[in-house]
Amino acid sequence: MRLYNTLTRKKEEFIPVEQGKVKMYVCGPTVYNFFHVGNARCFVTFDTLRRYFQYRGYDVTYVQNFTDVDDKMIKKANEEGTTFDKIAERYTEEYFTDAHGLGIHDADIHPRATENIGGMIDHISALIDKGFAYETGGDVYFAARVFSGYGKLSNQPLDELESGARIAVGEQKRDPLDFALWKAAKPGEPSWSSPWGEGRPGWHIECSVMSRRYLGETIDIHAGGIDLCFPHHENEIAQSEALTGKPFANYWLHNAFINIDNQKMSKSKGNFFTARTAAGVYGYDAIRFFLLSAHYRSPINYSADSLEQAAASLGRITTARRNLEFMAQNGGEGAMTPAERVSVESCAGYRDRFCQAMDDDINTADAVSVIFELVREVNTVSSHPGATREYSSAALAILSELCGVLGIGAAKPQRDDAEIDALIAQRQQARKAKDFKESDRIRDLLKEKGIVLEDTPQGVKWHRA
RNA sequence: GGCGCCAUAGCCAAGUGGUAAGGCAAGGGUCUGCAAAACCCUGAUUCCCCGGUUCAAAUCCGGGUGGCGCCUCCA
Repeated sequence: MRLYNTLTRKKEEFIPVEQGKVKMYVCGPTVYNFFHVGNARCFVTFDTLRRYFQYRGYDVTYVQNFTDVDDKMIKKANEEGTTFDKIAERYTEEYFTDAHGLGIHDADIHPRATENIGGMIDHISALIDKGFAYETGGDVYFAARVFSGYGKLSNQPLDELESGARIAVGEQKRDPLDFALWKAAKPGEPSWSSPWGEGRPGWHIECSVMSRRYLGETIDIHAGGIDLCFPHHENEIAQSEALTGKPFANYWLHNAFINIDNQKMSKSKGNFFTARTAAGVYGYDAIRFFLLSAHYRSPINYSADSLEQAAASLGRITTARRNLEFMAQNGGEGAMTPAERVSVESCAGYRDRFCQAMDDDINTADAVSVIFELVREVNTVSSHPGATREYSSAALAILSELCGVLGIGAAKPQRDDAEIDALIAQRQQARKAKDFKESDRIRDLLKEKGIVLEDTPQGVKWHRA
């Protein structure tokens, strides 16, 4: 498997630290609001990578944090006249609602920054002892230039980085590139006791500490949005490697942005759509499909048109699965025909091509196209008059397997409904008597209730619109 | 100013040296009582433009044009 590593700026063969195991850390949300579809892209992308690793037999340990204390949290709490921890509690819950809707599996560990303050203090103390950090006026800063690898991830000469750096009012950095590890408490802010007085941790230190605590000093993959590359990830590397002297993460993966009208979507610009809002219009499934329909390192444009296309495309897959489920119940009973056997054998080829696509830096767009080719294959064979249950079951299994890796196209369960069945039976009577006026009346009646009928040689199939 | 990305059919989007995947939309057809679903057919002589390298370029190199991102909280 090859992955594009931001650190080396090329695709590299993935070699885990420990054979058969993958340790990955994904920067999670700051829980001060619903997350937007841009955040969703990161979560869905790396959830898919995780699923694929698992599909290929790796034992994956996946950590994604919640940043539950920082400036934005405090600001939000003040605006709403509540406390930062209440805000965190609320939006952590909302995170899971949206994540589950999007088919994002829970991480093995979801650490919260506030649960790891002690570890951060220890880490910062050690950095001071080693000469990489200094305290001034209750703040502690990391001395960027002291760490020789500073700038290696973002590929920037230090002097160029410095020209963009700035010192906020009240900061006493020795160098503009230095960044805060610990911030002295201001009146009214949440704070913790430390060797440098009351205060709270800087943003970057939490990921360094939580990654090491839950995954070890050198992990396989650290991932996040491309904007985190600098300064967040650069700073994490500095903090971690300055302490341990070992590589912090072997592979750095970054997803590209979602644009609105070809402009970056961001909370600070205000031109964003939350996953919740988008799901209300297009459904979570369509959003996930949309996100996977392009390569994760290409920018994509969010628009009504794109989402509608995604929903329509996805419908082709879900319909195929529904049809196969129906045929697995109502198809011919005998053994597979020779043609069906050939088709099932060819499914292995689709599986291989799917994996080739995914092996090439998680090329989900290509992988999706393989699924569509598989859909055509099984649609063609399973719609033959003599199609068997055995074939449809086998075809459904392979289709579900590949869809499951991407987390897309799960057919909605069809519940038994006596009333619908009765109406369908009534309509069949009318059809038999060639009373098409009556049969169409019943079909329209059901349609109003959101039930769509399809007449097939094997009987009447129905689903909810 | 520094670093980097992108440009493929009406739309979305793979392909990064061997002669243009896939999806959506559109039109035609088969099947059907009619629908629905499905299947078949119809599409880029061509991949932003201009040069170059090569037997061969959407793919590599040089130069343009247009768009975007990071360098500052941000997925």
